Amino acid sequence: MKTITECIREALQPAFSACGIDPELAGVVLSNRPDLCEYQCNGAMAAAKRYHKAPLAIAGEIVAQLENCPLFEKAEAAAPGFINLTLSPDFVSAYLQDMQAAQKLGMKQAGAGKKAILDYGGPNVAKPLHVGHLRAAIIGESLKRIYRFAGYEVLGDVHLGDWGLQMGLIIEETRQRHPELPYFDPGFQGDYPAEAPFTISDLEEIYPTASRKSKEDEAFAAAAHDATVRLQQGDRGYTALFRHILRISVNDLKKNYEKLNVSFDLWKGESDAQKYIPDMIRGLKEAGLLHESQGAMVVDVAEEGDTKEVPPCIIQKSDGASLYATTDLATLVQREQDYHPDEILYVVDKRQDMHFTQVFRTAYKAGIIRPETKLTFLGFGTMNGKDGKPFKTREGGVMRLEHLIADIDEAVFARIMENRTMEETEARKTAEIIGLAALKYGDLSNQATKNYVFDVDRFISFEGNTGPYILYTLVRIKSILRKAEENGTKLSDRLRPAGDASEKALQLLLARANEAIADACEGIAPHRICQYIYEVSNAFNSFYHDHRILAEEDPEKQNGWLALLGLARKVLETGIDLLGFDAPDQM
RNA sequence: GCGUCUGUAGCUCAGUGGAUAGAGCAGUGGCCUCCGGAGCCGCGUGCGGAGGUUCGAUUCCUCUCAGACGCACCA
Repeated sequence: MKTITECIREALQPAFSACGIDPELAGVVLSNRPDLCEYQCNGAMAAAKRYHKAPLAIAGEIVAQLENCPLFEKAEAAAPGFINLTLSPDFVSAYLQDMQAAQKLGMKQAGAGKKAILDYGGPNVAKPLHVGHLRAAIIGESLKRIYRFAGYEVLGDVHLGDWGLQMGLIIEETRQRHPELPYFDPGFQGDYPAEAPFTISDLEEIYPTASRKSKEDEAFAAAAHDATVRLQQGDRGYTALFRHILRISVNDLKKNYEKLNVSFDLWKGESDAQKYIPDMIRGLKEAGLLHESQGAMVVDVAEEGDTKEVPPCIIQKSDGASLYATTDLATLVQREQDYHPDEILYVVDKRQDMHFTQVFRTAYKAGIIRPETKLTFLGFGTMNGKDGKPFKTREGGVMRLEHLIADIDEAVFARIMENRTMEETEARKTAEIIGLAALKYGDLSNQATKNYVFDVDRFISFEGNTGPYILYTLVRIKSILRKAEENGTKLSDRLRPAGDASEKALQLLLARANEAIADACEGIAPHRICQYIYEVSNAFNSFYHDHRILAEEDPEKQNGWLALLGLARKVLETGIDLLGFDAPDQM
């Protein structure tokens, strides 16, 4: 369905035409003077220049045309040429009625028929998730939901770091500890054990140990390198061991992502892209794009008009090995071949901007990606501590994600216990739900591209622009609706025209729901949803304060209010779902 | 050195070629016979700096200052 802004604009256009003004100028925006009006049109000022006429006179003529328009309760011209619009309560409530009946709050299906791949994982196998993975997961999960809401078919890909030297390190370290295992017996012909020779906690110890050793011990480093090569050449035993590492890591990762309410449709990794590399390189050669430079094979991607130097994209190192860009390009080959996506969106740390510039340019130049396929890089900023520097543990190390989450849950739990009497086990469960909301909202309410300051105390506060405040509001709405039902009131979905200021303010805000979500989708900006639902929460709390809903004796009024609450609940629930968290029943 | 991004209230963040630049926190003053007071209603201060384009610039352009980040064989 049309957005409310579109409805208003379409009502204005005939008035513009009637005055001999280009109807294209009838754009409408939310008023920035709520004391004067609800929506405003600045078209008369733009028209003044083109038609050599005083802007206020034009505005006056247009306003005169609007006299009998049912959309407006009031339309007036204001100096120097604003057209100030106040909507009629009947129009607003009718719009909301349509919205309530519509699918997805009447949201435009801009992505209908389109397929998008979202790449927002990037964890390494055999290594625990840490806060560096947090933003990709949170932002990516939200975008996935937003895209789906806009009608896209979306595939979320975790894109594991499961190839290269790290695997060689683990394999070599395992070999030195347990040389007797069949994986290391070149003559072994039988089936390898189904059980892995290590657990996830073993792996988490083996990898850093091996990594440290390789830096101190040249012989070990060389052996790890050999192991990597053997694995890449398809050695049977090493491949079997690799499968164990992968399986164990993926199981652990799934568990941890689940705690974050984050999921992926594809569990592909760098290893899956390897088989596409030879053909891809051949293609680059045949296209005449690949050439030797300082011993490496590269593709030039500098373009005219670059303000900075864009170094060539390295496809093969001097020693013939492939690297980051190679794998990412091969992954694109695979994605194009398997899915034919219309869009691929990477949610990755913004420091990798240059890398993706190189990869994207190479992909288009080489025809790996169709020209009409949109490749987008959403580079997100760093999560910093209160000191403004990248977030660390108190000891200065990298914080594991599960520890961060546990800390937040504990803090929320303490707050629940000090405020309310809730049974302890119940409070623990609730604290997990609220904690996740606090974490995600705290992150998502910032512009993704900017660095932000992580402050537990602020994020878990129940006051202000926080996740818990949104949840509190939603829980409050649910509680009233529940009580109404308990009182035997049949919940109505008949909205009524607003009878006063706070009711109208809430209605106007709810009428913008589909538009706000569409904005977030177009701008790849979940923080716009945060801002919107925060405004809805504030508007509801004001409305709540002004109206005694359950005590209202006029059933027509009460029904209208309950219907309004129902819609507010729907909008808030949709909002938090798009952000990737849930609300508890009580808090 | 070159480049990219960022700079908005004491702090954390929104926002816009247009009217009086918004929130929250912190500070402070009110509001509970009433559906959840974890709420509501008040009170103060600000677009890093200098030019330019424009009827109008915090927004666009140039320069400048400050900070973060990036500048081929790591991922």
